[in-house]
Parts: sequence; structure tokens; C-alpha cells
Amino acid sequence: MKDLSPSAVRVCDAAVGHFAEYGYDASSLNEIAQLAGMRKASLYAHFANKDALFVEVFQRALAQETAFVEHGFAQEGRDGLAPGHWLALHLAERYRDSAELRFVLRTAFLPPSGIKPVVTSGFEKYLEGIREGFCQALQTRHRWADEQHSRLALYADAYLGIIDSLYVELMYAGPDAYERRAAALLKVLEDSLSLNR
Amino acid sequence: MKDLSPSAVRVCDAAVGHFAEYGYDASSLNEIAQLAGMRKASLYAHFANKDALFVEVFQRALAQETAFVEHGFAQEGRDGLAPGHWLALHLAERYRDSAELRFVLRTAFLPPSGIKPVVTSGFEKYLEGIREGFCQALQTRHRWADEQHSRLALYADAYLGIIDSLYVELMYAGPDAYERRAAALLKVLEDSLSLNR
Amino acid sequence: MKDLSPSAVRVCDAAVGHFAEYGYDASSLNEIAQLAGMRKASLYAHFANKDALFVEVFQRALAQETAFVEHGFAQEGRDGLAPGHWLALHLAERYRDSAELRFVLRTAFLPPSGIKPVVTSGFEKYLEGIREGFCQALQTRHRWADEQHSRLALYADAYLGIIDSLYVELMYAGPDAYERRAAALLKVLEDSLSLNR
Amino acid sequence: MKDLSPSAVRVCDAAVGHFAEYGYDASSLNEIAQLAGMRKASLYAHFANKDALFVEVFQRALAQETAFVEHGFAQEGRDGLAPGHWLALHLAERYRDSAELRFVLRTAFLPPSGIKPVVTSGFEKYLEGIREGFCQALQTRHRWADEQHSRLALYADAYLGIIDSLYVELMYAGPDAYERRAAALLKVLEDSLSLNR
DNA sequence: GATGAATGAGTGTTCATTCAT
DNA sequence: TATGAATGAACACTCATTCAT
Repeated sequence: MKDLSPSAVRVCDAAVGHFAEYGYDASSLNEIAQLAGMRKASLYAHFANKDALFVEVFQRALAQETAFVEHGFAQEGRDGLAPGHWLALHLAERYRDSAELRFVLRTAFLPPSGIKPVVTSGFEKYLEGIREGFCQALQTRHRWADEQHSRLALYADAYLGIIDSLYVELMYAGPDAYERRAAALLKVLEDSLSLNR
Repeated sequence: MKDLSPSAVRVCDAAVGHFAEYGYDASSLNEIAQLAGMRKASLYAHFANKDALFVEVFQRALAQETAFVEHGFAQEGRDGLAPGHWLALHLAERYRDSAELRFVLRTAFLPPSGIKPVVTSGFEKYLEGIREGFCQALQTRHRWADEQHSRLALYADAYLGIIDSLYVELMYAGPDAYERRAAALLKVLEDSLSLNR
Repeated sequence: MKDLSPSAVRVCDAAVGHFAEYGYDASSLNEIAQLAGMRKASLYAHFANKDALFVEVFQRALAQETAFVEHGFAQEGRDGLAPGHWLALHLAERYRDSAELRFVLRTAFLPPSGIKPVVTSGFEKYLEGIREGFCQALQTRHRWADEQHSRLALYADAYLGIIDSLYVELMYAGPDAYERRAAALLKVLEDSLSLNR
Repeated sequence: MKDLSPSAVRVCDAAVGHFAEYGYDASSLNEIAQLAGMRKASLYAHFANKDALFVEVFQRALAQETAFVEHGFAQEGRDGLAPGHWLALHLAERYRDSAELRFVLRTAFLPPSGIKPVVTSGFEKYLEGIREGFCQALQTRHRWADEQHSRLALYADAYLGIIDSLYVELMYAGPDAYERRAAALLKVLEDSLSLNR
């Protein structure tokens, strides 16, 4: 990640919330500039255009959320939680507190057409990080996971599906519905894992 | 649902694809009017404004997709499929063929801020239809489902979560990734159900 | 030439003077709209963009000036003037009175890069009209002109060169310098023709 | 002419090509600065503003082209060519090779409105140099030229007109059309001179 | 000398909306 | 019911210019 000038960072910090709330199309550079304490024209001293700003913000947000996921799986190991549970249990809080996460999700699900490739390849890596964390946790807890690769992959697919499902619940419902869904999906996952030991 | 004049229906039919592909903000009434074979100003003979058109299109699309879900669960019964499987197995095809479904999903997950309440309450009803179909199928197959309401609710939550997850995979990735995720999540669900008989 | 709505004609009439005085780059659609008695945005009800307006204005101006040239050569015949003299003697007055001519010349000599092909091919036809008028006048007055094609072509080249030279004098000097130059060049031309009879 | 710092000269050298190709309005100080290997803001250490830079570049170019013309008439004497022929025969090559000439012509024919006086008076001097060279050559070759001032002036007017005409052909068409026009106009001029000996 | 940052004024263009016809 | 014309507001973006460093 490039290191930006302090002003450029202020712009990114202002933009991430705006983009998260309104999306690419409905976000106005004018308002973002005001939030960053400057005029619209000054943005162009830091970013070539709206797309470039958007991409920069996206990559910074992705890096931050990737770090959060890594931290989560490390913490899960120390806490002795079941595989993938730490993340599922902290997603709602994270979604509430991190404009970066809200922005990443909104952007990944409905990327502005001109930037789709950058977004997709970046988000893919983020998901890969979750998959890897989950697989390692599974391997730590279940002996079979070292040998039965296809079964491991199946549970990874299921887990990623569950995470996406929880993301969606956060986006269109709220924390209450989230809790019920998280409980239901994690129970189902645990049931299945308990069958296959 | 109001019944619209033939011209108004043509406008809706043109708009649903546009809204599905570009979203509310990036859709232009000009282009929609062209697609419907009239000029921009003529739209206002049929709809009060952009929001009203959007809402009308949304409600028509919702009605159509609700009917599709109902039809699916009825068919599932005739086919003797496991609860919720028919829908999960036909979602990819439906998503490909139905601009209405693509539109509903895009709108439900990221509603334009001015219309959020209408969208959310409408989509809740659509999900309620799915939940009901699934619960009845479960009750038909599993005796316990009639008495253990909380367990039934838990599986319904899980199933709705799975459906959302599949929707996301359709929007974000494509039919191939969809197949893997569907297989993984349905297996996990079936495993869990098999434990709790 | 397309027939335009009255408003569109008003815009063209306003634009031709502006373009003639300031050129493509330094002309502002805002000011042109004001001159035409409307707001900037209203221009787009009549022309797709600045280029389209410019091209339309150019073609209308070309048609008008082409007609002027044809009229001139017809008049020359009736007046019994020497070949090409009528035009040379009326250019200064025309340049003063016709924003269309000023616009055409400015545009032909330094066309905006995006529109160069349209401009060039259009202006070529205009020049061809002058050449044809001059050649016919020569043929009417000099017997040899029917047979000695290369000599005819040479005098046509010379005459077009003289016309361009007079145009330039109008653009960067003024009517006084114009008179002297016209007298000098026409005399030289007549001298040469008198040698070759 | 002021003597400029090396950096300022680099700026002028970069600017002349840009101004020649795009004209005053469409030239951007940003791009000129890049070409000169510095940032836009640094230009203001050398020139008060865009106009000052433009004027400076214009005067340097004028000086250079004036020298070229003087050199041409001197060479013409040594070669024994007819009056004014050397210049007419080398104009196309010069136009191709010298951004300064292209810039001078473009600017003289269509000066940016704010700078018109400077440009006009400067260009007059340049033309005066051509006139003088031509008159001296005429006087060297034709005895009458010493006494018949008005006839001398007439041929000078004609010659300057021819040169302008050739300039226009270079700007508007290209070297091929140039050759034909040069041949035609020089022949006509020579014919006339041969009559008046 | 040179530059990064900032800015006011301006560009062409698109938009949803209105209204007389 | 349909449309041509018009418009205010907004858009992303570019420009020449300034100033502290």
C-alpha cells in the first residue's frame, strides 16, 4: 500500500464513510472534500480522479479488514473456540464500528462497473484469507482434515457461504436478526462436523 | 397491486432490466423511456416521479418472484424432494432468466436510501413466503416439527440464511461457484437434520 | 442541410458570431446560450454536444458562403468584369458584414482537432466552387482556356492562392491593407493573362 | 530580447511546440511544465503568467524567423535566383522543421484576443523584413525599381501577398498543394515583371 | 529556483422535473 | 396520452494562479 500524505489520508478517511453509505454513484466529490476540510478541486492534488480515489480507499479498507480477519483467527486459537466461531461472533460489532467493512461489502457485492476487475480480485484475496484461517483451525481440531482434502474444501465452502449470509443479514436487516441467523447456521455447521469425525 | 395501462406496463418491463443492471442511481429515465418506446417526458403521464416508478417496478417484481417461490414449493412436494431443495436447485437458472429476481435482490441488499422502508417491508414478506414454504415442507417430512417450534424456527433461520448466501454467490460470482456452495450448504443442513430426527 | 427548429436556429445564429470571434476552445456554451436567450442546459435539447453544435453552425455557414460565391460569379458575368474580379472586390465588405464568412475562415485555417475531417472536406467543396466559377469565367473570356487544361489549372491555382491571400489580409490586417494587396495581386494576374492570349 | 536563465529557455523551447500545435487556449501550463521537466508552479519563477510566457515565446520565435528570412535573401543573392524565389522555394521545408515558424504563423493569423496588439506589431516587423529583402533584390535586378517607387511598392505588396498565400497553403493543406500554388503564383509574378521591364 | 497543496472560477455534460401544447 | 422545450441543480473535472516552505 502506498503511503499517502496526511491530507490524502484525511480524504480517504472521509471518503470511506461516504462511499459506504451512498455507494459510488451517489457519492459526491464535493461532499467528500468538505468532510476532508478542503474544496473539491483540491482533491485532484491527491488523486487523479474519482475512480482512483475509490480504488485507493478500497485497497486501504481491504488491507484493514484482512488484518482484522487474521487477528480474529489468531484470537480464536488462544480462546479455544470452535473453528470460525470467533469471526462469526464478532461480525456484527465489527460491521457497526468499521466503515471500512461496510464499504468493502457494499463494493464487493455491487462493484461500480468501471472498477469491477480491481474490486473482484482484491475481494477474492480477502475471502481467501478467511478460508485459510478456517481451514487451519479445522486442521488443528480435526485429524481427518489433513487427509480428506475434498471434505475440508466442502466445509470451507460452507463456512464462506455462512459468512456471506451473515454479511447480507447485517446489510439488510440488523444485529437482532443477525444473532438468530448466526446461531442457526453455526449450529447446523457444528452438527455436520460432529457427524464426520 | 394497481393495474396499469399497457404503456405503463411497457415502461415497467423496460425499467426492470435497467434497474437490475445499473441500480437506482445510475439508471436514467431517458434510457428507460427510449427502451419503452417513448420520450422521457411521457413517463410522467404514468408515474409521478422516478421513485414512484421504482417502487411500482419493485412491487411487481416482488409479486412475480413470490409466485415463483410458491410454485417452487408446490412442485417440490410433487417431486418428493427434501425440504427447500427445489428452490436451491433452481435459483441459478432463475437468476439467469429473471431480471425481476436480479432487480429484487440488488434492491433488497442495497436499497436507495429514500425508499428503504418500502423495500425492506416488501422484501420481508417475500422472505416470509420462503420461510413458510420451508416450514410446511419440514412439517410434512419430520414429525417433531409440529411440536418443537423453536427447533423449527432455527432450521427456518438456517434455511433463509442459506438462500441469502446463494443469492450472494449468484450476484458476486456466478453459476459455477454457486453449485459448489449449494452442495456444501445443503449437505450441512441435511446432516444436521439427520441428527435431529 | 437539416431544417432546425426556430430555437435551434437562434442558437446557431448566436453561436456563429461567438465562434468567429473566439474560436472553438475559447467559446463558452454558457455565453452562447445567454445570447440565444436560454440557459446552458437547454442547448442540449437541440444539439448533442458542443461538437455537434459547432459542426451544424459550420455547415450552415458554409452553405451560405457558397451561395454568396455563386451569386458573385453570376453577377460578374452580368457586369462584364474580368474573371474573378467581382469576388476579389467584394471580399472585404463581405468579411465585415458576414460573421459566417469570418467563422468559416477561422475554422478552415485552424480547425479544432476533433472536427478536422468534417471541416476540411466541407471547406474543400467551398473552394471548389470558387475554382469552378473562376474557370468558367476564364473560358468565357479566353478561347485557349477550352483546350489548354494545364494552363487553365495553373491560373485557377493562382487565383485560389490570391483569394487565400486576401482572406489572410482581412484576418490579420484590415480593409486598407486589403485594398492595396487586392490591387497588386489582380494586376499581376491580369498582366500574366494578357501575355498568354 | 531579454536573456533568460537556462531553465526559462527550456520552458520556451517546450512551449513553442505546444503553442504551435494547440494554440493559446488549448495549451495547458501543466503540460508545458512537464515537457520542460518541472512542475506547473515552477513556471511562475520564470514568467509572470501565461500571457507573459506566450509573449516571450512569440518574440523569440519572431527573432529566429526574422533571421531566417534575412539569411534567405542573402543566400538568394549568392545563388543568382530571381527576386523572392529563394524564400518561396524553402518555405515548405522551413515550415516542416521549425516549430517557431508554425507558432508565429498560427499566432499572427489568429492572435489570442488579449495579446493582439503585441502580436500584430511584432509580426508587422517580420513582414517588413521580407518586404525589404524583396525590394532590394528587385532593385538589384531591375533598373526601374530605383525610380518608380509606386511600382516597386506594388510588386512588394504582391510578393507579400504571395508569401501569405503560401503560408496558408502550408497550414491548411500540405507540401504537395504548396508546390502547385508556389509554381502558379511565381509564374504569374514573373510574367508580370517581364512585361514591365 | 522549485514544489506540494490549495483554491475560485470555469468547463461541458447529465439529470429529474415541469409545462404548454 | 404524448412530446418538445426548457430549466435549476448537480456532476466530475481542468485551469491559471497563489503561497508557504
